[in-house]
Amino acid sequence: MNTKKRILDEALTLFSEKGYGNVYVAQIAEAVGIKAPSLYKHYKSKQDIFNAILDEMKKSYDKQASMLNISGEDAVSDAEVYSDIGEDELVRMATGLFLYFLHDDYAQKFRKMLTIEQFRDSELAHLLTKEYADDPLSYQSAMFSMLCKKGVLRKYDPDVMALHFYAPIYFLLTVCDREPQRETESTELLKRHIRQFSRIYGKGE
Amino acid sequence: MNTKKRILDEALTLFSEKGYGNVYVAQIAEAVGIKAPSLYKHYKSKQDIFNAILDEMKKSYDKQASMLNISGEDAVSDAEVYSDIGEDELVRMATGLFLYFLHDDYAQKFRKMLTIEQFRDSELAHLLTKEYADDPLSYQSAMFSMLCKKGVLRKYDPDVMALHFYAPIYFLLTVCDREPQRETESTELLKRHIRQFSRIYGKGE
DNA sequence: CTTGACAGCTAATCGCAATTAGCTTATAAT
DNA sequence: ATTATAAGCTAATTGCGATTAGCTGTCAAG
Repeated sequence: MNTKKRILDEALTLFSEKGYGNVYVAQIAEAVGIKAPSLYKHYKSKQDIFNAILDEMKKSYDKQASMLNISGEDAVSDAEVYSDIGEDELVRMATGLFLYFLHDDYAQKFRKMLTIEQFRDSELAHLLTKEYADDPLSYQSAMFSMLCKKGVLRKYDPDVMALHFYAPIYFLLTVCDREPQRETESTELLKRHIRQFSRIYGKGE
Repeated sequence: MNTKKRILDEALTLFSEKGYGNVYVAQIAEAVGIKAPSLYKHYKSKQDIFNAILDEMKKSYDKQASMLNISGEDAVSDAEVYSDIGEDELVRMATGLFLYFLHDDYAQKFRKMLTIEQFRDSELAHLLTKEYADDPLSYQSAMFSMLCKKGVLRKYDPDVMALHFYAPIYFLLTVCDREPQRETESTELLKRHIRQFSRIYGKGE
C-alpha cells in the first residue's frame, strides 16, 4: 500500500551503507519485496528516488531541528530556560544530543549518506555542513553567550566555547558511526568531556 | 616510464573525489594519458589498483606519522621537548598539524577516499579511526599528561584534554574538506580555539 | 457487469564499462 | 642482427544493470 514510502526507506538504508553508485535498483526492489521494474510504477528513475529522499530530508530537518533546539533560530529566547543550568543538565543535554544523533534511524542514515556523497555534490556538502556544523555551533554559541551574560559561566568567547562543547560530540559521533561497538566507551568519554567542560567554564572553582 | 606509479596517483585522485564505484577505468587511463586496456599491463583489475593504493597508504603512514609525532609510540620521550611549551608554541603546533592534514596532497586524498568508502569496508573504517582518532588522541594525551606532570599545565584528565585540543581540529578539517573556501575563516577559529585552550589549561591566572 | 487505473510480473532492450585478444613498436640484452 | 619483453593501441567480448514493453490480476466507481 505505502510501497512508495517503503521504497524511500529501503533505498535510504542501502544508500547510507553503500553509496548511491554501489546500490542496484534490483537491491532496492528486493528489500521492498517487489521486482525491479515495479519500482518504475512509483519513481521514474533511480535518480528520482534519490531526489525524493533528499526532498524528504530537507522537509523533516526543520521540525527535527527546532525540536532539538539545534537550528539556532530562536536560541536567545530559549536560552532563558537554561539560565539555571548545572553540570548535570549539561551532561544530560550533551548525551541526549549525542545519542539522538547516533540512534535515530533516520538521522543516522541521512548523515551516513551525506558523508558518503558529500564530495560529489556541493549541495550535499552544504547540507551536511549546515546540519552538523553551522547550525549546532550557532545555536550553542548563542546559548553560551547568554549563560555568560547571566553570570552562570565565566566570560569567554562563546564561539570557541561552542566549538569546545560541540566538536568532541561530533568527533565521537563519527567514530561510533564507523565503529558501533565503541558506543559505550565513547559515551563515557563524552561524559568526562562534559564534566571537565563544566568545571573549566563554570563559576565554581 | 613510471606509469605504474602515475596510475596509482591519478586513481587516488579520482577515487577521493567520486568514490571507487563512480570512477571508470577509462577515466583513470585518460588522466594518465593512455587507453583503458593499457592499464591492464600494470594491474590486473580495477580492484587491484585500489588494493595497491591501500598498500601504499599503509606503508607511508608510519613514516609520516612519526615525522609528525602523531603516532603516540614514543610520545613520552618526545614530550621532553615540549616541557617549555607556551601558547604560541601550541598555536604553531595546532595550525601546523591542521594545515598539513588539509593541504598535503596525499593526506587529503587519502582521507577523502577513506571517508567515502568507510561504511563499505571495515578495514577502511578502522584505518580512518586509527589515523584520525586513536593515534592523534593517544599521542596528545601522553603529551598533555607529561605537561601536567611537569607542572606546565593544570592537572586535568589528559584524555579529555587531548579531546578538547584535537576534536576541534578534526571538526574544522571536515568542514574545510567539503568547503575549501572556508579555510581562512576556519584557521582563524582554530587559532582562537588554541589560545582559549591555552588560557584555560595554562597555569597563568 | 464492466471498465479503467493501479501495481505487480516476465521478458526484452539498450548502453555502458570492465576486461580480453591480438597486433605493433621500441628498446635492451644476447 | 635478432629476439624477447615491455607497454601501448584498436577492436572485440562479456556481463551487468537501468529502463521499457507489454501482459495480468484486483478492485473501486459507475
